[in-house]
Amino acid sequence: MQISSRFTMAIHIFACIDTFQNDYKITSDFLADSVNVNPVVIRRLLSQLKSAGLVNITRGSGGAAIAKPLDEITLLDIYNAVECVDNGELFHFHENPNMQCPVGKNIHNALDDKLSRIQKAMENEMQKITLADVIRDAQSFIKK
Amino acid sequence: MQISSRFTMAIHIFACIDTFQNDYKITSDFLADSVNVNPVVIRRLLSQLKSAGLVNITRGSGGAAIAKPLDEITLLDIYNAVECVDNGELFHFHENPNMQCPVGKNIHNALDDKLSRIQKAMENEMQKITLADVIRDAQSFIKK
DNA sequence: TATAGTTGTAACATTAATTATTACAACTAT
DNA sequence: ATAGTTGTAATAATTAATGTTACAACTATA
Repeated sequence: MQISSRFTMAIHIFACIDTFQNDYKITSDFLADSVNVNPVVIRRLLSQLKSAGLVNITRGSGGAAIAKPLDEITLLDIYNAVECVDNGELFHFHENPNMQCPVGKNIHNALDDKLSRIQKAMENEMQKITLADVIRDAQSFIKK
Repeated sequence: MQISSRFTMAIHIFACIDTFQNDYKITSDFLADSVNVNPVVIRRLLSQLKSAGLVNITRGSGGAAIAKPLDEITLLDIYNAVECVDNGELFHFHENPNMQCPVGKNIHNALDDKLSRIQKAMENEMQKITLADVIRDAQSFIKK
């Protein structure tokens, strides 16, 4: 199974806020129209991003704003904020291996450190990419 | 969402075959008992591993065997064989961004290379770990 | 060559996760 | 006050993953 589309939607939201903040009021309806999903989906994402300190939202008046400079928000920050994987674990372990079997009993121990290395490699690469990189490239595609 | 448990189940299967091949006939029922899933799930996994050239199976008589030396099978080989992610893409993109919106129209272009870098980092780490590593550690836990 | 045991696979059932939707109270600026 | 908006609960719909049953095809061996 793939990593939830919430991750790419969240990045999309940031790109929209940055692009349109001077010309439009950034409401959940406005963002929903660009991402093409229900506004409630956007509000839930924004609420997670707000908890992580990545955006500011003022209730009532309408208007989401990015809380930090673009080059201080990494893709890992966003990934963590929107909780794409259960419990922070990228790999789903089969639940009840047979504890009577020596392999079943020890497979978890034998694998955990290796799966964790793999996950770390991925997260490490995510940390190297910031919103500044993404939005710079998006703008250059938009100009074309 | 997490990466399918098929991945860890497949590794479990290899560890079982290697551990018990001299003392037991390795049938799907035998493996199902250790992993604690339905034998058909095991057969489906074995069939994918066979297509990838990682195991040999003889129909009728019962008996799965590992097709290559353990240090020539990487976790990436197994991951690819059991098709944990749709279409080889780790990240799920939201389907229909609004093409009327400049951001919606270009977000895919702006993100693709970055997502692909992240995925590559993960796959690269998977490639560094072989079944020999896993099974060595499993055996050492079993001895304790 | 019959038999017992096994694999391969289709068809279907079940469960779980994700995403979408409706509804409405709480809030804010004007 | 009012119009517009966010926050969130409740629920529905959809999709994906996993589990199960059933049986034909196959193989080794008696």
